[in-house]
Amino acid sequence: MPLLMLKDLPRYESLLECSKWFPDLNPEAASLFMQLLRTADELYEVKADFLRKHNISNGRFTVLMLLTAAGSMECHAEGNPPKSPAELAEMAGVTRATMTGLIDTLEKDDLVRRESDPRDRRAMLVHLTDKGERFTAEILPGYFRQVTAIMGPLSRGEKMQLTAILAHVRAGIEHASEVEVPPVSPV
Amino acid sequence: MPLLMLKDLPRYESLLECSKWFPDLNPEAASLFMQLLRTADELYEVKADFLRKHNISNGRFTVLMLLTAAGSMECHAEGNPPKSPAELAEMAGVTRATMTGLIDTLEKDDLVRRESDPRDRRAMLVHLTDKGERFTAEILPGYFRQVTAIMGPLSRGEKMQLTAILAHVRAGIEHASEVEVPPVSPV
DNA sequence: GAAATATAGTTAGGGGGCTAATTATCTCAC
DNA sequence: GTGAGATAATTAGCCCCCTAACTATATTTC
Repeated sequence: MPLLMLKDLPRYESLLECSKWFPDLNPEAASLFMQLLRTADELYEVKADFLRKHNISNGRFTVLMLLTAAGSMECHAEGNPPKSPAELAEMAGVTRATMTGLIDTLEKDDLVRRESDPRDRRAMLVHLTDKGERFTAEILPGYFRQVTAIMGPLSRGEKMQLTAILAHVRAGIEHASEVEVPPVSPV
Repeated sequence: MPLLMLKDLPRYESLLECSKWFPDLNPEAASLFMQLLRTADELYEVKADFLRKHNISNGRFTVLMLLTAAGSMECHAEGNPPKSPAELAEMAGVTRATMTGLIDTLEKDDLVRRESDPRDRRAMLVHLTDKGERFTAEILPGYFRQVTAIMGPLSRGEKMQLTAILAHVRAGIEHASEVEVPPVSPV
C-alpha cells in the first residue's frame, strides 16, 4: 500500500486547471506533496524488493535490525544484547501486540529465541539465535549497499539542501494540523 | 504501517560508529534515506488524521477523488463521468480485487452506485451518488488547504531545489536495483 | 501487608491490501 | 460461426498491521 495511491502524477497544467474549481488547491504545494510521497514510495519499493528476495517482511527485518548492534545503531564489540518485546515495540514504533506476532514468526523460523527475564517474571527477553545472527550478517551489507547506491550519488550540495528542506517541511507539519477542518461524516 | 519502522532516527554519530562494523553503510546516504522516509511518513500522517476525522479510509478517499473531476485532475464543466472498476484500479495503482472491495464499502455507504455498462455486459460503471458528490465537495477544500499549509511555506528556491533533488533521487532508483544482492533465504 | 493501580505479554477479532482462481462476456482468426 | 484466447469483475483465502480485552506479575499507597 503505497502512500500515494495514484499511478501517474498529474501534470502541472492539470493541477492548475483544477485550482480554478478548487481555490484551496495550490498547484505547486500539491505537486511537491505528491512528488515527496511518490519518491518515498519508490524508495520503499526498493527496500520491499530487497525484503521479498530474502523472504522476510518489513516488520521482521526491523526486529532483526534492532536485535543486531547495527539495528539499534549502537555498534558495540560486546555482541547483540537481548531486548524485551516492549523495548522492541517501542523502538520499532509498533504496538506490543504486533511485536508479539513478529516475534512469533521469527521464533518459528528459528531466527530469534524467547527467554523469560529472571528479574521480572512478567517479562521476556528476545535473543538472536546463531541462525538469526548469520542471516542478519549476510543480508545487511547488501541492504546498506542499496541505500548507498540510491542516495550516495547526490552531490554534497544536494545532500545539504535536501536535509535542510526536509527539516523545514517537517517543522511545518505540526502547524498544518491547526488548519481547521470542520468534521463531516460520510455516513 | 509507516514506511520507516523506527520511532527515533539514529544520530549521525551512531551511524558513523556503525559504519566501522559495516563498511557498506554510508552514514550520509543512510541518514538521508531515513529522513526522506520519515518526512513522507509524517506527511502521510497528516493526511491520515484528516481521513480519520471524516471516517474514511485512504483507498475509499482515493476512489472518491478519482470519480470527482478534481481527482482525475481533469476538471471539466460536464460534471463527474462514471468510470469502470478496472479504470479506477489502474488509476489508483491497486488491483481490481482491491477496487471491488473499495467500491463495495463505498456503495454500502451510499457514496457511489454501480451500474452495468450497456456497451459491455461484463463491465460495470461506477457513479458518484448525490451524497457522494456532496461529501466530496465538502471535504476536498479542507484537504487541499492542509496540503497548501504544509508545502506552501517553502520558499521559491526551496521548492525548485526540492523538485530537482527528488527527480535526481528517483532517477537513481532504477539504477540501484542493479546492485547485486545474492539471495539468501531465512528459512 | 492488603488493596488499588500500573505494566508485560498475549489473545481475539477487524481492516485493508495482496494473489490466485472463477465466471461471464467479448474479440479475433480461421 | 465457432473455438481459442483475452478481459471484466468477483470470490476465497492469506499477510501484516491495528485496537480492545485479558492474565499474570510488580509496584505503590495507605
